[in-house]
Amino acid sequence: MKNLGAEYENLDQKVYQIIKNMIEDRSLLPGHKIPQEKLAKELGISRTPLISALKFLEHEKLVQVKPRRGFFVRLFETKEMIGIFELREVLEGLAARRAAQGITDEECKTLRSIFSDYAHQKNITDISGYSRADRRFHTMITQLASREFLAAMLQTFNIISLAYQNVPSEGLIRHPNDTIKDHAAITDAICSRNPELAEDLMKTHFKRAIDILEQQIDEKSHNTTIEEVS
Amino acid sequence: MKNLGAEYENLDQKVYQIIKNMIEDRSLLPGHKIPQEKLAKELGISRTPLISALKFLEHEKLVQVKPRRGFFVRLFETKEMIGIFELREVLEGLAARRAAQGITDEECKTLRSIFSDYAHQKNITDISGYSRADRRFHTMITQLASREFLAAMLQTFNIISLAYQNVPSEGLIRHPNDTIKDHAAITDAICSRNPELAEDLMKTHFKRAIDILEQQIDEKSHNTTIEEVS
DNA sequence: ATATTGAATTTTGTATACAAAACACATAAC
DNA sequence: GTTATGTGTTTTGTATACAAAATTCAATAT
Repeated sequence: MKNLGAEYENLDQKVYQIIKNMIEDRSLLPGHKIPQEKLAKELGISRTPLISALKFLEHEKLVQVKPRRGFFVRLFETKEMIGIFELREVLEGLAARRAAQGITDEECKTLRSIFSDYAHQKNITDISGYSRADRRFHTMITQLASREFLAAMLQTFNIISLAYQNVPSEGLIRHPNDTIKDHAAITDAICSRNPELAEDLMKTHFKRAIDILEQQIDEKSHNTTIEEVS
Repeated sequence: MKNLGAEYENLDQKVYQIIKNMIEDRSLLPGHKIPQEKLAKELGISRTPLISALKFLEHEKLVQVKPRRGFFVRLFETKEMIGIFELREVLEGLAARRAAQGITDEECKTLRSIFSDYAHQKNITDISGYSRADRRFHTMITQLASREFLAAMLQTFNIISLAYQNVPSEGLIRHPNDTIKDHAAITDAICSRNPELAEDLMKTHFKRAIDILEQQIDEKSHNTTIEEVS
Protein backbone atom coordinates (compact mmCIF):
# COMPACT_ATOMS: atom_id res chain seq x y z
CA MET A 1 0.00 0.00 0.00
CA LYS A 2 1.22 3.43 -0.92
CA ASN A 3 1.57 6.13 1.66
CA LEU A 4 -1.11 8.26 0.09
CA GLY A 5 -1.72 11.72 1.31
CA ALA A 6 1.77 11.89 2.69
CA GLU A 7 2.71 14.40 0.04
CA TYR A 8 -0.30 16.54 0.78
CA GLU A 9 0.84 19.65 2.51
CA ASN A 10 -1.29 22.18 4.30
CA LEU A 11 -1.07 25.74 3.19
CA ASP A 12 0.12 26.36 6.74
CA GLN A 13 3.27 24.42 6.15
CA LYS A 14 4.09 26.15 2.91
CA VAL A 15 3.48 29.59 4.35
CA TYR A 16 5.50 28.65 7.42
CA GLN A 17 8.48 27.81 5.24
CA ILE A 18 8.07 30.97 3.19
CA ILE A 19 8.04 33.23 6.23
CA LYS A 20 10.90 31.35 7.78
CA ASN A 21 12.92 31.99 4.65
CA MET A 22 11.86 35.62 4.64
CA ILE A 23 13.21 36.01 8.15
CA GLU A 24 16.37 34.16 7.27
CA ASP A 25 17.12 36.24 4.19
CA ARG A 26 16.01 39.39 5.94
CA SER A 27 13.02 40.28 3.79
CA LEU A 28 11.35 40.53 7.18
CA LEU A 29 13.51 42.44 9.59
CA PRO A 30 13.85 41.79 13.33
CA GLY A 31 11.63 44.10 15.34
CA HIS A 32 9.26 44.82 12.49
CA LYS A 33 5.58 44.13 12.61
CA ILE A 34 4.16 41.55 10.25
CA PRO A 35 1.23 43.04 8.34
CA GLN A 36 -1.29 40.20 8.16
CA GLU A 37 -3.71 41.50 5.59
CA LYS A 38 -0.98 42.74 3.29
CA LEU A 39 1.18 39.63 3.50
CA ALA A 40 -1.83 37.37 3.02
CA LYS A 41 -2.75 39.29 -0.11
CA GLU A 42 0.80 39.10 -1.37
CA LEU A 43 0.82 35.34 -0.96
CA GLY A 44 -2.67 35.05 -2.41
CA ILE A 45 -4.19 33.39 0.64
CA SER A 46 -6.55 34.29 3.44
CA ARG A 47 -5.44 35.29 6.92
CA THR A 48 -6.30 31.88 8.34
CA PRO A 49 -3.29 29.86 7.14
CA LEU A 50 -1.04 32.89 7.61
CA ILE A 51 -1.95 33.17 11.27
CA SER A 52 -1.53 29.46 11.64
CA ALA A 53 1.99 29.68 10.28
CA LEU A 54 2.79 32.67 12.48
CA LYS A 55 1.65 30.72 15.52
CA PHE A 56 4.12 28.03 14.58
CA LEU A 57 6.88 30.56 14.32
CA GLU A 58 5.88 32.11 17.61
CA HIS A 59 6.55 28.79 19.19
CA GLU A 60 10.00 28.71 17.72
CA LYS A 61 10.45 32.22 19.07
CA LEU A 62 11.17 33.46 15.59
CA VAL A 63 8.23 35.77 15.92
CA GLN A 64 6.67 37.33 18.96
CA VAL A 65 2.99 37.99 19.60
CA LYS A 66 1.90 41.06 21.41
CA PRO A 67 -1.71 40.38 22.26
CA ARG A 68 -4.16 42.57 20.45
CA ARG A 69 -1.42 44.23 18.50
CA GLY A 70 0.04 41.63 16.27
CA PHE A 71 3.03 39.55 15.29
CA PHE A 72 6.54 40.94 15.26
CA VAL A 73 9.76 39.47 13.98
CA ARG A 74 11.67 38.62 17.09
CA LEU A 75 14.63 40.77 17.98
CA PHE A 76 17.36 39.10 19.97
CA GLU A 77 19.73 40.86 22.27
CA THR A 78 23.32 39.72 22.47
CA LYS A 79 22.57 38.31 25.90
CA GLU A 80 19.86 36.09 24.48
CA MET A 81 22.12 35.06 21.66
CA ILE A 82 24.54 33.75 24.25
CA GLY A 83 21.68 31.63 25.53
CA ILE A 84 21.08 30.32 22.03
CA PHE A 85 24.74 29.47 21.60
CA GLU A 86 24.85 27.69 24.93
CA LEU A 87 21.98 25.58 23.71
CA ARG A 88 23.71 24.92 20.42
CA GLU A 89 26.80 23.99 22.39
CA VAL A 90 25.18 21.11 24.23
CA LEU A 91 22.79 20.10 21.46
CA GLU A 92 25.29 20.06 18.63
CA GLY A 93 27.70 18.42 21.05
CA LEU A 94 25.18 15.63 21.35
CA ALA A 95 24.67 15.62 17.58
CA ALA A 96 28.42 15.25 17.01
CA ARG A 97 28.53 12.37 19.47
CA ARG A 98 25.69 10.60 17.70
CA ALA A 99 27.17 11.34 14.29
CA ALA A 100 30.49 9.77 15.31
CA GLN A 101 28.63 6.64 16.35
CA GLY A 102 26.78 6.07 13.12
CA ILE A 103 28.53 7.76 10.21
CA THR A 104 29.25 5.75 7.05
CA ASP A 105 32.40 6.07 4.94
CA GLU A 106 30.38 7.68 2.20
CA GLU A 107 28.89 10.30 4.52
CA CYS A 108 32.37 10.91 5.85
CA LYS A 109 33.59 11.81 2.40
CA THR A 110 30.72 14.24 1.94
CA LEU A 111 31.41 15.82 5.30
CA ARG A 112 35.07 16.29 4.44
CA SER A 113 34.21 17.82 1.08
CA ILE A 114 32.25 20.70 2.56
CA PHE A 115 35.24 22.87 3.41
CA SER A 116 37.61 21.45 0.78
CA ASP A 117 37.50 24.68 -1.22
CA TYR A 118 38.76 26.63 1.76
CA ALA A 119 41.08 24.11 3.39
CA HIS A 120 44.25 25.34 1.72
CA GLN A 121 43.54 29.02 1.56
CA LYS A 122 45.81 31.03 3.79
CA ASN A 123 43.30 33.84 4.02
CA ILE A 124 39.64 33.21 3.36
CA THR A 125 37.87 36.18 1.84
CA ASP A 126 34.68 34.66 0.48
CA ILE A 127 32.76 35.14 3.73
CA SER A 128 29.40 34.52 2.17
CA GLY A 129 30.47 31.22 0.60
CA TYR A 130 32.14 30.12 3.81
CA SER A 131 29.01 31.00 5.76
CA ARG A 132 26.97 28.72 3.53
CA ALA A 133 29.52 25.93 3.95
CA ASP A 134 29.46 26.46 7.71
CA ARG A 135 25.74 26.06 7.68
CA ARG A 136 25.87 22.90 5.58
CA PHE A 137 28.46 21.49 7.95
CA HIS A 138 26.37 21.97 11.05
CA THR A 139 23.20 20.85 9.31
CA MET A 140 24.82 17.68 8.07
CA ILE A 141 26.07 16.70 11.50
CA THR A 142 22.59 17.27 12.84
CA GLN A 143 21.13 15.07 10.14
CA LEU A 144 23.69 12.38 10.79
CA ALA A 145 22.45 12.32 14.36
CA SER A 146 18.97 12.11 12.85
CA ARG A 147 16.84 12.67 15.86
CA GLU A 148 13.56 14.36 15.11
CA PHE A 149 13.56 16.80 18.01
CA LEU A 150 17.22 17.62 17.86
CA ALA A 151 17.04 18.38 14.15
CA ALA A 152 13.96 20.56 14.52
CA MET A 153 15.39 22.56 17.41
CA LEU A 154 18.74 23.07 15.81
CA GLN A 155 17.27 24.20 12.54
CA THR A 156 15.49 26.96 14.42
CA PHE A 157 18.57 28.00 16.34
CA ASN A 158 20.57 28.05 13.19
CA ILE A 159 18.15 30.51 11.62
CA ILE A 160 18.19 32.67 14.71
CA SER A 161 21.96 32.75 14.66
CA LEU A 162 21.93 33.68 11.00
CA ALA A 163 19.26 36.33 11.30
CA TYR A 164 21.13 37.86 14.21
CA GLN A 165 22.45 41.36 13.97
CA ASN A 166 25.84 40.87 12.38
CA VAL A 167 24.85 41.22 8.78
CA PRO A 168 28.31 42.01 7.39
CA SER A 169 29.77 38.74 8.68
CA GLU A 170 26.82 36.69 7.38
CA GLY A 171 25.98 35.30 10.80
CA LEU A 172 29.52 34.20 11.54
CA ILE A 173 30.83 35.12 14.95
CA ARG A 174 34.47 34.25 14.38
CA HIS A 175 36.56 34.63 11.24
CA PRO A 176 36.82 31.67 8.82
CA ASN A 177 40.63 31.67 9.10
CA ASP A 178 40.05 30.80 12.72
CA THR A 179 37.12 28.40 12.59
CA ILE A 180 38.37 26.30 9.67
CA LYS A 181 40.72 24.49 12.05
CA ASP A 182 37.88 23.71 14.46
CA HIS A 183 35.84 22.30 11.63
CA ALA A 184 38.68 20.09 10.44
CA ALA A 185 39.27 18.73 13.93
CA ILE A 186 35.58 17.99 14.47
CA THR A 187 35.39 16.25 11.11
CA ASP A 188 38.41 14.12 11.98
CA ALA A 189 36.92 13.13 15.32
CA ILE A 190 33.62 12.14 13.77
CA CYS A 191 35.21 10.25 10.90
CA SER A 192 37.52 8.36 13.22
CA ARG A 193 34.39 7.35 15.14
CA ASN A 194 35.42 8.97 18.38
CA PRO A 195 32.13 10.15 19.96
CA GLU A 196 33.61 11.63 23.15
CA LEU A 197 36.21 13.67 21.29
CA ALA A 198 33.69 14.81 18.69
CA GLU A 199 31.30 16.03 21.36
CA ASP A 200 34.08 17.74 23.21
CA LEU A 201 35.48 19.54 20.18
CA MET A 202 32.04 20.67 19.10
CA LYS A 203 31.34 22.07 22.53
CA THR A 204 34.64 23.92 22.53
CA HIS A 205 33.83 25.26 19.07
CA PHE A 206 30.71 26.90 20.48
CA LYS A 207 32.33 28.00 23.72
CA ARG A 208 34.72 30.06 21.64
CA ALA A 209 31.85 31.79 19.88
CA ILE A 210 30.26 32.43 23.26
CA ASP A 211 33.49 34.03 24.51
CA ILE A 212 33.39 36.46 21.61
CA LEU A 213 29.76 37.35 22.28
CA GLU A 214 30.52 37.92 25.94
CA GLN A 215 33.37 40.18 24.98
CA GLN A 216 30.99 42.16 22.79
CA ILE A 217 28.66 42.65 25.73
CA ASP A 218 31.52 43.84 27.92
CA GLU A 219 32.63 46.30 25.28
CA LYS A 220 29.14 47.60 24.82
CA SER A 221 28.48 48.07 28.53
CA HIS A 222 31.91 49.72 28.78
CA ASN A 223 31.00 52.13 25.99
CA THR A 224 27.63 52.84 27.52
CA THR A 225 29.25 53.56 30.85
CA ILE A 226 31.61 56.05 29.24
CA GLU A 227 28.79 57.71 27.39
CA GLU A 228 26.73 57.90 30.52
CA VAL A 229 29.58 59.37 32.46
CA SER A 230 30.47 61.97 29.86
CA MET B 1 3.76 53.35 32.54
CA LYS B 2 2.13 50.07 33.35
CA ASN B 3 2.64 47.07 31.15
CA LEU B 4 -0.95 47.03 30.06
CA GLY B 5 -2.26 44.18 27.95
CA ALA B 6 0.46 41.92 29.27
CA GLU B 7 -2.11 40.03 31.27
CA TYR B 8 -4.40 39.66 28.30
CA GLU B 9 -4.33 36.10 27.16
CA ASN B 10 -5.60 34.71 23.92
CA LEU B 11 -8.10 31.91 24.02
CA ASP B 12 -5.40 29.98 22.18
CA GLN B 13 -3.13 30.09 25.15
CA LYS B 14 -5.77 28.97 27.59
CA VAL B 15 -6.90 26.13 25.36
CA TYR B 16 -3.28 25.19 24.78
CA GLN B 17 -2.72 24.82 28.50
CA ILE B 18 -5.94 22.88 28.95
CA ILE B 19 -5.09 20.35 26.26
CA LYS B 20 -1.55 20.09 27.54
CA ASN B 21 -2.91 19.20 30.94
CA MET B 22 -5.35 16.75 29.42
CA ILE B 23 -2.48 14.95 27.74
CA GLU B 24 -0.43 15.06 30.90
CA ASP B 25 -3.17 13.64 33.10
CA ARG B 26 -4.21 11.20 30.40
CA SER B 27 -7.70 12.50 29.71
CA LEU B 28 -6.45 12.40 26.14
CA LEU B 29 -4.65 9.17 25.47
CA PRO B 30 -1.64 8.69 23.18
CA GLY B 31 -2.65 7.46 19.76
CA HIS B 32 -6.21 8.74 20.03
CA LYS B 33 -7.74 11.16 17.63
CA ILE B 34 -8.73 14.55 18.94
CA PRO B 35 -12.36 15.29 17.98
CA GLN B 36 -12.35 18.96 17.07
CA GLU B 37 -16.03 19.71 16.97
CA LYS B 38 -16.76 17.79 20.13
CA LEU B 39 -13.86 19.18 22.14
CA ALA B 40 -14.63 22.72 20.98
CA LYS B 41 -18.21 22.30 22.13
CA GLU B 42 -17.07 20.90 25.46
CA LEU B 43 -14.85 23.92 26.01
CA GLY B 44 -17.51 26.29 24.78
CA ILE B 45 -15.41 27.77 21.97
CA SER B 46 -15.25 27.59 18.20
CA ARG B 47 -12.83 25.41 16.29
CA THR B 48 -10.60 28.37 15.47
CA PRO B 49 -8.75 28.76 18.80
CA LEU B 50 -8.80 24.98 19.28
CA ILE B 51 -6.97 24.42 16.02
CA SER B 52 -4.59 27.19 16.88
CA ALA B 53 -3.74 25.49 20.16
CA LEU B 54 -3.37 22.13 18.47
CA LYS B 55 -0.94 23.65 16.00
CA PHE B 56 1.13 24.79 18.94
CA LEU B 57 1.11 21.33 20.38
CA GLU B 58 1.99 19.85 17.04
CA HIS B 59 5.11 21.87 17.11
CA GLU B 60 6.00 20.51 20.50
CA LYS B 61 5.36 17.08 19.05
CA LEU B 62 2.76 16.44 21.70
CA VAL B 63 0.21 15.97 18.96
CA GLN B 64 0.63 14.81 15.42
CA VAL B 65 -1.23 16.03 12.35
CA LYS B 66 -2.20 13.63 9.64
CA PRO B 67 -3.21 15.87 6.76
CA ARG B 68 -6.88 15.70 5.92
CA ARG B 69 -7.58 13.35 8.77
CA GLY B 70 -6.94 15.26 11.90
CA PHE B 71 -4.92 15.68 15.06
CA PHE B 72 -3.80 12.73 17.13
CA VAL B 73 -2.18 12.57 20.52
CA ARG B 74 1.37 11.62 19.81
CA LEU B 75 2.43 8.10 20.67
CA PHE B 76 6.09 7.67 21.51
CA GLU B 77 8.02 4.49 21.05
CA THR B 78 10.66 3.57 23.60
CA LYS B 79 13.28 4.34 20.98
CA GLU B 80 12.02 7.89 20.66
CA MET B 81 11.87 8.21 24.42
CA ILE B 82 15.57 7.45 24.50
CA GLY B 83 16.00 10.39 22.14
CA ILE B 84 14.02 12.58 24.52
CA PHE B 85 16.11 11.49 27.48
CA GLU B 86 19.31 12.17 25.60
CA LEU B 87 18.06 15.66 25.02
CA ARG B 88 17.11 16.06 28.65
CA GLU B 89 20.56 14.80 29.54
CA VAL B 90 22.41 17.60 27.80
CA LEU B 91 19.80 20.29 28.39
CA GLU B 92 19.25 19.68 32.07
CA GLY B 93 23.00 19.22 32.37
CA LEU B 94 23.31 22.77 31.10
CA ALA B 95 20.50 23.88 33.42
CA ALA B 96 22.30 22.39 36.41
CA ARG B 97 25.51 24.15 35.40
CA ARG B 98 23.71 27.49 35.16
CA ALA B 99 21.84 26.86 38.39
CA ALA B 100 25.09 26.22 40.25
CA GLN B 101 26.42 29.54 38.98
CA GLY B 102 23.55 31.68 40.16
CA ILE B 103 21.66 30.04 43.00
CA THR B 104 20.94 32.03 46.17
CA ASP B 105 21.03 30.61 49.69
CA GLU B 106 17.28 30.93 49.89
CA GLU B 107 16.71 29.01 46.67
CA CYS B 108 19.13 26.42 47.92
CA LYS B 109 17.00 25.81 50.96
CA THR B 110 13.91 25.40 48.83
CA LEU B 111 15.73 22.98 46.55
CA ARG B 112 16.86 20.89 49.51
CA SER B 113 13.36 20.82 50.95
CA ILE B 114 11.82 19.13 47.92
CA PHE B 115 12.88 15.62 48.85
CA SER B 116 13.10 16.14 52.61
CA ASP B 117 10.03 13.97 53.19
CA TYR B 118 11.71 11.06 51.50
CA ALA B 119 15.34 11.58 52.48
CA HIS B 120 15.27 9.32 55.52
CA GLN B 121 12.89 6.65 54.30
CA LYS B 122 14.57 3.31 53.80
CA ASN B 123 11.93 2.24 51.32
CA ILE B 124 9.87 4.79 49.48
CA THR B 125 6.37 3.58 48.68
CA ASP B 126 4.54 6.79 47.85
CA ILE B 127 5.46 6.64 44.16
CA SER B 128 2.93 9.25 43.15
CA GLY B 129 4.16 11.77 45.73
CA TYR B 130 7.76 11.12 44.83
CA SER B 131 6.93 11.55 41.16
CA ARG B 132 5.54 15.00 41.89
CA ALA B 133 8.62 15.90 43.93
CA ASP B 134 10.83 14.65 41.12
CA ARG B 135 9.03 16.89 38.74
CA ARG B 136 9.31 19.92 41.03
CA PHE B 137 13.01 19.25 41.43
CA HIS B 138 13.74 19.20 37.72
CA THR B 139 11.45 22.15 37.09
CA MET B 140 13.13 24.22 39.77
CA ILE B 141 16.59 23.62 38.39
CA THR B 142 15.34 24.64 34.98
CA GLN B 143 13.90 27.80 36.41
CA LEU B 144 17.08 28.59 38.27
CA ALA B 145 18.86 28.47 34.93
CA SER B 146 16.09 30.75 33.70
CA ARG B 147 16.69 30.74 30.03
CA GLU B 148 13.57 31.19 27.96
CA PHE B 149 14.29 28.53 25.37
CA LEU B 150 15.71 26.01 27.77
CA ALA B 151 12.72 26.30 30.07
CA ALA B 152 10.20 25.99 27.24
CA MET B 153 11.88 22.98 25.72
CA LEU B 154 12.32 21.19 28.98
CA GLN B 155 8.77 21.73 30.04
CA THR B 156 7.64 19.94 26.90
CA PHE B 157 10.04 17.08 27.38
CA ASN B 158 8.96 16.70 30.95
CA ILE B 159 5.36 16.25 29.88
CA ILE B 160 6.34 13.77 27.23
CA SER B 161 8.27 11.78 29.78
CA LEU B 162 5.31 11.85 32.12
CA ALA B 163 2.71 10.96 29.52
CA TYR B 164 4.86 8.08 28.37
CA GLN B 165 3.61 4.55 28.63
CA ASN B 166 4.64 3.55 32.12
CA VAL B 167 1.50 4.55 33.94
CA PRO B 168 2.04 2.42 37.08
CA SER B 169 5.36 4.10 37.88
CA GLU B 170 3.96 7.61 37.26
CA GLY B 171 6.49 8.44 34.61
CA LEU B 172 9.46 7.37 36.68
CA ILE B 173 11.96 5.17 34.94
CA ARG B 174 13.97 4.14 38.01
CA HIS B 175 12.79 3.44 41.53
CA PRO B 176 12.83 6.31 44.09
CA ASN B 177 15.04 4.27 46.45
CA ASP B 178 17.61 4.47 43.70
CA THR B 179 17.21 8.01 42.37
CA ILE B 180 16.99 9.74 45.74
CA LYS B 181 20.76 9.50 46.06
CA ASP B 182 21.27 11.07 42.63
CA HIS B 183 19.01 13.93 43.58
CA ALA B 184 20.86 14.56 46.83
CA ALA B 185 24.22 14.59 45.06
CA ILE B 186 23.00 16.98 42.37
CA THR B 187 21.54 19.28 45.01
CA ASP B 188 24.83 19.27 46.92
CA ALA B 189 26.79 20.12 43.78
CA ILE B 190 24.49 22.98 42.87
CA CYS B 191 24.39 24.36 46.41
CA SER B 192 28.15 24.22 46.75
CA ARG B 193 28.29 26.24 43.53
CA ASN B 194 30.18 23.64 41.55
CA PRO B 195 28.91 24.02 37.97
CA GLU B 196 31.04 21.32 36.37
CA LEU B 197 30.14 18.71 38.97
CA ALA B 198 26.46 19.65 38.86
CA GLU B 199 26.36 19.27 35.09
CA ASP B 200 28.21 16.00 35.26
CA LEU B 201 25.99 14.47 37.92
CA MET B 202 22.84 15.55 36.13
CA LYS B 203 24.05 13.99 32.91
CA THR B 204 24.85 10.75 34.72
CA HIS B 205 21.42 10.85 36.30
CA PHE B 206 19.85 10.79 32.85
CA LYS B 207 22.33 8.32 31.40
CA ARG B 208 21.14 5.84 33.99
CA ALA B 209 17.54 6.29 32.91
CA ILE B 210 18.63 5.82 29.31
CA ASP B 211 20.36 2.57 30.24
CA ILE B 212 17.12 1.25 31.67
CA LEU B 213 15.17 2.24 28.57
CA GLU B 214 17.74 0.57 26.34
CA GLN B 215 17.45 -2.57 28.42
CA GLN B 216 13.70 -2.49 27.93
CA ILE B 217 14.16 -2.35 24.18
CA ASP B 218 16.53 -5.30 24.27
CA GLU B 219 14.07 -7.32 26.32
CA LYS B 220 11.23 -6.46 24.01
CA SER B 221 13.10 -7.35 20.83
CA HIS B 222 14.19 -10.56 22.53
CA ASN B 223 10.58 -11.43 23.34
CA THR B 224 9.41 -10.58 19.85
CA THR B 225 12.07 -12.81 18.35
CA ILE B 226 10.96 -15.73 20.47
CA GLU B 227 7.33 -15.16 19.56
CA GLU B 228 8.17 -14.94 15.91
CA VAL B 229 10.17 -18.12 16.03
CA SER B 230 7.53 -20.15 17.83
C1' DA C 1 5.35 73.84 21.26
C1' DT C 2 3.52 69.97 23.75
C1' DA C 3 -0.09 67.32 25.51
C1' DT C 4 -4.94 65.61 25.30
C1' DT C 5 -8.97 64.20 23.28
C1' DG C 6 -11.77 61.84 20.29
C1' DA C 7 -13.69 60.47 16.00
C1' DA C 8 -12.29 57.66 11.68
C1' DT C 9 -9.61 53.84 10.25
C1' DT C 10 -7.17 49.69 10.59
C1' DT C 11 -6.20 45.37 12.65
C1' DT C 12 -7.07 41.67 15.68
C1' DG C 13 -9.50 37.60 17.70
C1' DT C 14 -13.01 34.60 17.05
C1' DA C 15 -17.09 32.59 14.96
C1' DT C 16 -19.25 30.88 11.09
C1' DA C 17 -19.81 29.05 6.37
C1' DC C 18 -18.88 25.86 2.89
C1' DA C 19 -16.48 23.02 -0.69
C1' DA C 20 -13.62 19.09 -0.85
C1' DA C 21 -11.77 15.08 1.34
C1' DA C 22 -12.19 11.16 4.30
C1' DC C 23 -15.01 7.85 6.53
C1' DA C 24 -18.66 4.47 7.47
C1' DC C 25 -21.52 1.27 6.19
C1' DA C 26 -24.75 -1.04 3.26
C1' DT C 27 -25.21 -3.46 -0.94
C1' DA C 28 -23.48 -6.05 -4.80
C1' DA C 29 -20.06 -8.94 -7.19
C1' DC C 30 -16.91 -12.53 -7.14
C1' DG D 1 -16.68 -14.99 3.14
C1' DT D 2 -14.05 -11.71 1.25
C1' DT D 3 -13.36 -7.76 -1.83
C1' DA D 4 -15.27 -3.94 -4.43
C1' DT D 5 -18.66 -0.08 -5.17
C1' DG D 6 -21.59 3.55 -4.07
C1' DT D 7 -23.85 6.79 -1.21
C1' DG D 8 -24.86 9.44 2.87
C1' DT D 9 -22.48 11.45 6.81
C1' DT D 10 -18.76 13.56 9.19
C1' DT D 11 -14.66 16.19 9.38
C1' DT D 12 -11.17 19.00 7.52
C1' DG D 13 -8.97 23.19 5.36
C1' DT D 14 -9.72 27.62 4.12
C1' DA D 15 -12.26 31.85 3.34
C1' DT D 16 -15.13 35.24 5.01
C1' DA D 17 -17.65 38.07 8.38
C1' DC D 18 -17.82 41.00 12.19
C1' DA D 19 -17.46 42.92 16.96
C1' DA D 20 -13.97 44.67 19.95
C1' DA D 21 -9.50 46.66 20.48
C1' DA D 22 -5.71 49.39 18.89
C1' DT D 23 -3.87 52.97 16.05
C1' DT D 24 -3.81 57.22 13.56
C1' DC D 25 -4.19 61.85 13.15
C1' DA D 26 -6.50 66.14 13.17
C1' DA D 27 -8.55 69.36 16.26
C1' DT D 28 -8.38 71.47 20.66
C1' DA D 29 -6.61 72.74 25.12
C1' DT D 30 -2.61 73.77 28.08
